[in-house]
Amino acid sequence: MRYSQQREVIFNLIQSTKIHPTADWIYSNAKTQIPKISLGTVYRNLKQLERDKLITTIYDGNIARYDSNMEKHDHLKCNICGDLIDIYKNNIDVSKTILRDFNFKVSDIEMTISGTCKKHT
Amino acid sequence: MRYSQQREVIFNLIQSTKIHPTADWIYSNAKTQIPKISLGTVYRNLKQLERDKLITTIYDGNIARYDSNMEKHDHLKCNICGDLIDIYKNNIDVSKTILRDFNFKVSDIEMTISGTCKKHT
DNA sequence: AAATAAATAGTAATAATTACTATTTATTTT
DNA sequence: AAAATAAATAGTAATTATTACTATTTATTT
Repeated sequence: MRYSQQREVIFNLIQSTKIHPTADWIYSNAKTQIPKISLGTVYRNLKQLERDKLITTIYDGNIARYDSNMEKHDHLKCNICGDLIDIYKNNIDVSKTILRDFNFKVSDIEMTISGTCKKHT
Repeated sequence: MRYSQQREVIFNLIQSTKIHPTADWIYSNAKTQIPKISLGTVYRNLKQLERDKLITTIYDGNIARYDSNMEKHDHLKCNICGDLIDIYKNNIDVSKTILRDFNFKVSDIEMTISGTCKKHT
């Protein structure tokens, strides 16, 4: 992957914030540094950075957000402000500790477990 | 909510399958019964059925799927075929039991916990 | 049977994302 | 350092999922 200023700006922006930004947020913020940057460039680089395991994509409902925190972690999503808060867990007894540790009132836990199903063994 | 044949067909289709269909799948299958049904009608009814707690929306990556199973449950997503398999759990020791109970090799667990964050207390 | 309001079909609009192409630019080779 | 090469870009068009709009149809009430 050849160096490009655009990709550096994009990656730095993602690293600079905890908000798990959308492509659009990244685009408009990148424009302050590179006014002629195009949205296609943002998307292309996001995919590339993901392929190279420098960022991951978080699907928040049906919208993609990006995260440069590659440590295995999950998120608390606030129903009111929409914030995604990072959490680290092991094999937890989820709901209990969340309130204690984050003062976050859990209303729903959604879990997607990926892997390989029995049809492919 | 006034009765309509379209909504009944849509709801029946969702109930008839385990594949957690997309709006598009519902649309093309509904057309075999009501050739003139429009995609807008499908989307409008999906929202309405969700509002009335008759179905729920599952976001599979960035695409919406619909489920008429209103019991609280999660899903195993196969990386190979994309199947979403229903699972019921309590406060589990997840990864361990999945292999035993479903012969499903877990590669990743993603969890989204929703609720209200401390900013709103 | 007539009135009425909700639901529809069909079409246009929007939002997020991807594809395409001529031009630019980082890196390699000379 | 200049020329060659291929990756990356800007800008635009295309695609996909979804929502909005409107005149017409239809379930339900009167």
